[in-house]
Amino acid sequence: MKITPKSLYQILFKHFGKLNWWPTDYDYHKKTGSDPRFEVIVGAILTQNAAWLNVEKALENLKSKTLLDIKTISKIDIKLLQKMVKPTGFFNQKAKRVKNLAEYLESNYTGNLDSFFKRNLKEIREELLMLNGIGPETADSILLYAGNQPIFVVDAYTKRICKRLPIDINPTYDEIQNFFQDDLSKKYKKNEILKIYNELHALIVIHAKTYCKSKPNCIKCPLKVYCKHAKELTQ
DNA sequence: GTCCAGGGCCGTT
DNA sequence: AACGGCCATGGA
Repeated sequence: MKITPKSLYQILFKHFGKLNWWPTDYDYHKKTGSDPRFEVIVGAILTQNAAWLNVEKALENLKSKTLLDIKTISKIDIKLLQKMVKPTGFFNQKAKRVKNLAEYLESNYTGNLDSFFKRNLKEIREELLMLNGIGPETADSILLYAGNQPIFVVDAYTKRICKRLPIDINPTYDEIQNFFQDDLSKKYKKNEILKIYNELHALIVIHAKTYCKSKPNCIKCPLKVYCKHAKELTQ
């Protein structure tokens, strides 16, 4: 049986319901006057091949010392930043990446994320991809979850699921992204797309953590009637 | 002890 | 273009 991005969304939404994805610390940003979007940006870098629990620890380290804003990070002592982000692993490169991005935003946009995001989507994306340590997934996460730009985020989970489901595309980043965006942008209204991209990515993550793990747990999987992998297991 | 988590870079084929 | 090694911590 065929499956489309829209039906994938509907099935997963029915199964998991609404998710509170990529939360930011409202109290912290209210108290300090910092931009909550920058917390998302930093989180997007720190979560590279890392468990979110460890990212939360790093963000807490930064917030407990009131360091989580663009101007402060752009001037931070790199050794201190390494110490703060250590729980997320790869802390040398991640500290460099976070500081580098903060410096970039500070010097080119005076640390103002409104002027950074208030431009053409492709333009912002190209710009993010130029920066060291910002690949397609991190760029798109920043665009979608910090910038509220309509772009679908593809991650390792999305690739895994696409490989197992009967989806006839080669599972590269761009192919998968186009596959999702082409279908969803046709079937949903423009004012719904942002929410759909946002929620579907979150649903894919929870689905991959619950059922479509590296060692899959197909017994109660809501997609098993569609899935090549689940059928192979029952043979 | 082993596996793996909300990737990206760089060098080799 | 695609692949492999590398970066590194912490929880299961």
